[in-house]
Amino acid sequence: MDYSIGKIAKETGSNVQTVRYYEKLGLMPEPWRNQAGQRRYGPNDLKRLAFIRHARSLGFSLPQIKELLSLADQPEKPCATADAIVAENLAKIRDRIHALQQLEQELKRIQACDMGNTSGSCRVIETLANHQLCLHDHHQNIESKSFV
Amino acid sequence: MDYSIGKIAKETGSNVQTVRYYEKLGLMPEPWRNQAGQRRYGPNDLKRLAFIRHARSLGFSLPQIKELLSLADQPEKPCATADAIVAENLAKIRDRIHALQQLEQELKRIQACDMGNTSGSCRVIETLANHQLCLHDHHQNIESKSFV
DNA sequence: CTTGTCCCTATAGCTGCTACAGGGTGCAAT
DNA sequence: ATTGCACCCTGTAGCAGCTATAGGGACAAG
Repeated sequence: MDYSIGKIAKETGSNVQTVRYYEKLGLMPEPWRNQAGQRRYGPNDLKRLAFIRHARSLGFSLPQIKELLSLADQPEKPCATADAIVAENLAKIRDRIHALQQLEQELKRIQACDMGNTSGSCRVIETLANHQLCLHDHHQNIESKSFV
Repeated sequence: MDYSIGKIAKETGSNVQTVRYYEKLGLMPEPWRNQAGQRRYGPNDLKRLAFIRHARSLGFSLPQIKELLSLADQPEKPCATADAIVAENLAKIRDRIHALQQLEQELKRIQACDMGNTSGSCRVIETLANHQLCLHDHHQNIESKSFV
């Protein structure tokens, strides 16, 4: 009726180190240990881990997930925060899609410029070098964080 | 007729540490120094940095940019590699757009489920918890690397 | 002569893991 | 009994691509 760390990891498609990492960050509780000091988990821990992985796959950050979990732990609290977190991520995803679509256009254009077969005559590098030719202002997005 | 590190950084919208970082990685050359040991750059360095930043803004990785730069440095070489790098990034961007569009649907669905005003009755958290309800298989994308 | 702005090196931090070193544990087969 | 193998433990370092900080030097304007 209990799980080893390898078991819940496998069940949820995580890996063992990741589960320990979540524990260190306080996303997963410290589980009880068997007499040999090995972690043992119950069904709730499995659910919690599945929640985390699912939220991660939807692009939520670990701090956001921590907040969602603490809301879930206290069902009497208002959930405006959860709404806000979802909305924030949705907005971020939409921005990201938009930026990527612009990049797609830009790369297509660069690809279309290719004419020569040595890099001296190759338009790709030249086009990449020439910033003036840009159709879009994709420059503020360089340092944007990973979001799927 | 020469630039300080702060100057080329400003001109290209980079910051000073980033330029030094590129130098350490071999993307930027080691420039000459004035008598006080400060870096001095010429117009070619400025162009090179602009190229790097532009390519970064288009989502190219630093190793890819290094390759593109070495092609640009040797104009007699065939440019198939440059084509391949562009194509690779274009494919990556298209994948990414597709994945993000699926996530957008998923989050919209979650948002639409919101009914209650305490987190106990809030569908958002529940929907997030319930993986069975997923419309898409967005699970292999969790650990995908940042690409704008 | 102080204040401010730039520059220098070296190092640590960010996110979200992943991998490795160096060891212990548990169970089945020989 | 012992050998082998898969699993578990802690702690630390690495990935990308920066960014920030500490602790100092250089130089010009007021």
